[in-house]
Amino acid sequence: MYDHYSFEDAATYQIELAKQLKFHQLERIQTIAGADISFNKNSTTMYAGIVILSYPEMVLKSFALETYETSFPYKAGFLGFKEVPALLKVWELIVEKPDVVVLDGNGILHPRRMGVASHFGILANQATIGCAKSLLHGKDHQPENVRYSTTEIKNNLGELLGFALKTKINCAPVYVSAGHLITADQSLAIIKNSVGNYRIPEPTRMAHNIVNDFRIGKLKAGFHEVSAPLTLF
DNA sequence: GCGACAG
DNA sequence: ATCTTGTCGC
Repeated sequence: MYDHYSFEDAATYQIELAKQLKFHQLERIQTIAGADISFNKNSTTMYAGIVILSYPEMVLKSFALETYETSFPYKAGFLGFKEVPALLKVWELIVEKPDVVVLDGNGILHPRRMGVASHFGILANQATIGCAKSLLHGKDHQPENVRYSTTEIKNNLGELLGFALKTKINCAPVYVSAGHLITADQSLAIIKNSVGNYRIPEPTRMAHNIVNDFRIGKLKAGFHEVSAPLTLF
């Protein structure tokens, strides 16, 4: 889908997509999804997965898995071009879309306001939140070592683009930013409500586990309903 | 020019 | 991201 794009073309495209971003309050959130990608080193096969959980209970209800071929390389600032096509393919397998999707990466906390979460949000016309494990853009400001402590992350111009959030004591924070169709504050509140006993919030943590099992052959492609209270993860 | 750099 | 052993801390 983006395999023929040069990084220059990609950057221009990101700037155009960013003009379409909308931020507003979401109401009555009942389902939240986590999306992630896994792949073998030096392989063009991407294993994409999206898990859907009840909100705010964080109980896994269903998940979808699908593979996708891409040769687009990873490059900081262009993660969406590598992952979004694969995520859109799994997204099609989901009939009842979740209220909001959490992506493993940034939303507008990005040099051109088009991190993977914003990119997916625009193309899928879906509310999304970015939750990254390390900082890509902006001035890092570490929150104090207290659970749910946060600090604002601003760029060189002083614009608030996201937050560093301490999800677990003695662990590095995660970086939260709005992707699309949601506000920065609500994104932060939702991520706080999605934290379990791990540093990574439940949606993306479960998505990561499931795509990894998919990659090693323990799970198959397709849409799967989770009936019995599954304690796999 | 130099340093930084999601997954 | 993936590949991997040991090791520090609660």
